[in-house]
Amino acid sequence: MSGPTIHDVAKAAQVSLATVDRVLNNRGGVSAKAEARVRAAVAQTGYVRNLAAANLSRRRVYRFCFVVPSGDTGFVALLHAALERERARLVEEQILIQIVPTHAFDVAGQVAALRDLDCDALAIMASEAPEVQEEVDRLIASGVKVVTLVADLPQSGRACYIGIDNVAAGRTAADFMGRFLGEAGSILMIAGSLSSRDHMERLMGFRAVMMERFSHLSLLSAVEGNDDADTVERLVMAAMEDQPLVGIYAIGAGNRGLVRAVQKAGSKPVTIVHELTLVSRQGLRDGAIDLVLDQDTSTAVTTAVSMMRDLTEGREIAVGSGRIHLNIYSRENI
Amino acid sequence: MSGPTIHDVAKAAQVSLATVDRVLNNRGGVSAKAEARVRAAVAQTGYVRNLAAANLSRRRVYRFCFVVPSGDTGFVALLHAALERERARLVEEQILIQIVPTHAFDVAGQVAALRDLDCDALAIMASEAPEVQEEVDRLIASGVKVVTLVADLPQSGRACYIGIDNVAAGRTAADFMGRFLGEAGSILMIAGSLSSRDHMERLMGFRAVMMERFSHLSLLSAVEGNDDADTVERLVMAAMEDQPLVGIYAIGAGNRGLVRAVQKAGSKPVTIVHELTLVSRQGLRDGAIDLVLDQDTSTAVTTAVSMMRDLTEGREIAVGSGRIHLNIYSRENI
DNA sequence: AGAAAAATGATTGACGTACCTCAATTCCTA
DNA sequence: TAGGAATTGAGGTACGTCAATCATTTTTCT
Repeated sequence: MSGPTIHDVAKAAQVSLATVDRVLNNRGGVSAKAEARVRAAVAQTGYVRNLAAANLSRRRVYRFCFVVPSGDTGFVALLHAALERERARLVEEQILIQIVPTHAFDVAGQVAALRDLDCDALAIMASEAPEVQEEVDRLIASGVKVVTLVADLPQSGRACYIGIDNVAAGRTAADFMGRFLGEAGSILMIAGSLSSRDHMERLMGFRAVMMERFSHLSLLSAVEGNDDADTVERLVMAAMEDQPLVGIYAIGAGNRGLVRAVQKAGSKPVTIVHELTLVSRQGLRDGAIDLVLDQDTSTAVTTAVSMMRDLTEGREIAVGSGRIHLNIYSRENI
Repeated sequence: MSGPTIHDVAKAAQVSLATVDRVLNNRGGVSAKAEARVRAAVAQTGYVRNLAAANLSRRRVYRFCFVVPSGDTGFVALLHAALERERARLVEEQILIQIVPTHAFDVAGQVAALRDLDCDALAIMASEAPEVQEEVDRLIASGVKVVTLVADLPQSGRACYIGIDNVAAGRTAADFMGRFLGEAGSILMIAGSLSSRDHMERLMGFRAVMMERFSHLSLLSAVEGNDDADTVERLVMAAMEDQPLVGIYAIGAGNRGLVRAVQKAGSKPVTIVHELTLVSRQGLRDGAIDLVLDQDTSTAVTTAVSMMRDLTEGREIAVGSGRIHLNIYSRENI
């Protein structure tokens, strides 16, 4: 009923269990000839290690840690919800998930959170500050496997980045913006912060496609909304006073303010925002928002967990396998 | 290091291991009092069963079967590739995946494939024929858990459908089509088969939104391409001879023919197709195709497996949890 | 040939759970 | 209060693998 076991392999290779074990767990002290026979027997019998039994035997418990910004609204709230769901699901598979909330721009706090961490692997969403990257590299040096989540730390030695391709996201936004807009006009770009890599990358991609293919549209210089609804609202209102807007690309958070501003506007600009939250979902329904580009938090979390497992298990991970699909929502497919 | 075990629970409840076992696996013969103490101890210690150990002990092997159409091009090829990948990955978790290829419209063959099936759970993509549904119900009655994949069998007792919302897909296609098109004109809709539910649902959704919101565009009556490239090419050419086309919505397979036809056309219609394959990917790059609506085969397969596991494990599955996200690809986010 | 080194076999005890048997204890009812 | 039934305890074996130890055999080198 069940598949072949090491006993079957030993029998097929005509060696003892001990030798099979030595080969399979490369403990050394096996002649080339014997090793070859074992490997042949493995291939012949189709033996595959029973992971459950192996983990049980070596009493392995995966201890994974997520260091992510806290917050009870918007994207981070969704992320936390997804984390909690995964945590509950994974307990009975002997995967313990520890969630360490930090504050979004508090570098010192993030470093402190990393300082005394005890786990096999870490998924981190934090500032791209040298101090943080240093601390990450220290963890890596001490044997912790690290992946970055949503926000990359490219200067660090992280094994992989899990999140969307932000340049492609920006390019996609521009593509749709351009196609939706027939006539010429001005487009406003609002980033959360101009010093955050992901926002800059989105901006870059957006600008590039706009210039390549939709040169009849003019881009206003990008403004900084600080992921804050009131600031965003103020900025949008101000821009609309200066000139009519045909499009708005909102790169960061604070969409509540954006929706308010758009609803007060005379003519509705084509509005593209990031992250499907309660607010942006409602915006799509109302028609205040035309398109939402989203990275699904559940997918991000499960991908992270599976990556962390592969890494601690010593498996190779394919390049680019951390890429998360960019979800595109219009009013018809929420 | 590891979590609490049944031993800890027994100690906490001040009962024997046997009693804990009786409660946990409800074997009966336990007094209400004792049971309450055990349950309290479980809650108090935070005990969670070690699934790996449990499965090892009861030498459980999940045997999952996929009955899906064969084919070495397009969507089904991708599906098979995804299946193979999953199969390889899941062996060491004691999940055996059997893949039973059938022919797309061969109802008798599909029924035969279902006839002598020996597995714990089944994922099926087949014709919505009464004979098939009957056979499915027979399997369900005999204890096999069944989910439908990509194509639903709503009349059967399947536990859940795994795939996209086809009506929403059609509506989304129309939404983008309408937004991309400024001026009036004719739109051609090509289905694979007008008697296949998923295609009809897409058509329905497309039509509905077109009529609701883009009444300046006129819909030609839908034609049947039989998922065949040559047929599709011929149909598109013929339609373009009758009148200029501003848009094409291709619902089924055979996109190779569509691309050929579009490339020969004088003015390029806005073209939206389904499923990201080699052909449609290249079409996006070339500009022959404007948008691809896709259901990711990997996601479908992994979702199916996780559903099947939950079902055989006797876990509740949330309604609508089989819904797969509709991926939208433009040239910028392939 | 003899000693050292290398390779191999045999065996054992975990890991946490399931499932079974047999004996001992408690409970209820006539 | 005896008798039977229900409940509980104690203990064992198994699952497949890992990680040891120790004894034995084979090979290698001088």
